[in-house]
Amino acid sequence: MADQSKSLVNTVELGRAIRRKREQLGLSLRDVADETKVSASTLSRIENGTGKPDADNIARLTGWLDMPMERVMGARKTEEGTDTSAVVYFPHEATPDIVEAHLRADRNLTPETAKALSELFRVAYQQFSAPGTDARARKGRK
Amino acid sequence: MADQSKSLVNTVELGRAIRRKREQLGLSLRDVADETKVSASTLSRIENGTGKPDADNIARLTGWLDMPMERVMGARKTEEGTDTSAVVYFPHEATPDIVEAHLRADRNLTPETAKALSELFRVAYQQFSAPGTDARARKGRK
DNA sequence: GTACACTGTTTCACGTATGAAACAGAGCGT
DNA sequence: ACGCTCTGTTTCATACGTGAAACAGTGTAC
Repeated sequence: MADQSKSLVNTVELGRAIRRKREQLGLSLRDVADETKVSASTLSRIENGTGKPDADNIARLTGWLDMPMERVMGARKTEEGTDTSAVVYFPHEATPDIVEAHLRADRNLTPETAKALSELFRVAYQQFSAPGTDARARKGRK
Repeated sequence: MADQSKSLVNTVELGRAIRRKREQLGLSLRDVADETKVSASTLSRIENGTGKPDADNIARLTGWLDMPMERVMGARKTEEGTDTSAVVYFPHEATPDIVEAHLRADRNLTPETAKALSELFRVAYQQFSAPGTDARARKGRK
């Protein structure tokens, strides 16, 4: 194998994880190939850490492993100060309210400008979202 | 453009995100290429959604974007269409990006109106947020 | 013994992502 | 007009990951 220090893909880690799970489940390479749509030959190469799988196969295999991709692809940013403290908003919340919250928290803005921007956005949003066309009426699947 | 519906990599999403950030920072393709170690030609192709970047470049670019890889690589088995995505907000991202993400996820808006609103907001935000500070990203030649 | 059904590995032709370099414009100063 | 520098795009030869198929073992049954 070449110098994978240049590659951001940790093939060895991925390969070991796959082999571990596969053997633990008592499956053959072709079984896993069938299940993941990754050919047995490619699986063999990956398990042995040779070469570098392409993006599709990494997605398929980390999906099969239930493993986060950052585990095998150099996600440089995640240190212990992880950004996993991300805040999650759900789409059904009112967008203008969310925007206002963001603007208020934005250190680049004074409170006055934040308020002004927020109101400007609110007006624009209402105009855009309900012009009478009413072309939506989506089935409200969640 | 080939049949990328079979691919698990959402090149379009990735390309749009890169172009957005790049233009917002006032950088050229070669600037970003220098910074990310992804060549300008490849960068151009990705921004235009042609082809499918390899794993290394996806890692480099999602790293540069501070974007989780799952956003552009379909790890989950989510069936088509249903956008289960809550909008994830990483605190260090720029406010216009967050707003755009919310707008895109807003089911009350068509993609076109979402885009229009987003750009309108972006312009307004830039005008409001940088009256005299002028914290422009300088692009000194090398 | 032979034959069959597995296994993991490797060969092979093919597709395609890549970066360097060439290209085509735009903008600007002289 | 020129020339120069920047921009994004596109050719081009090369490198390499891919799956199908061929290969090499290893049992197991007959």
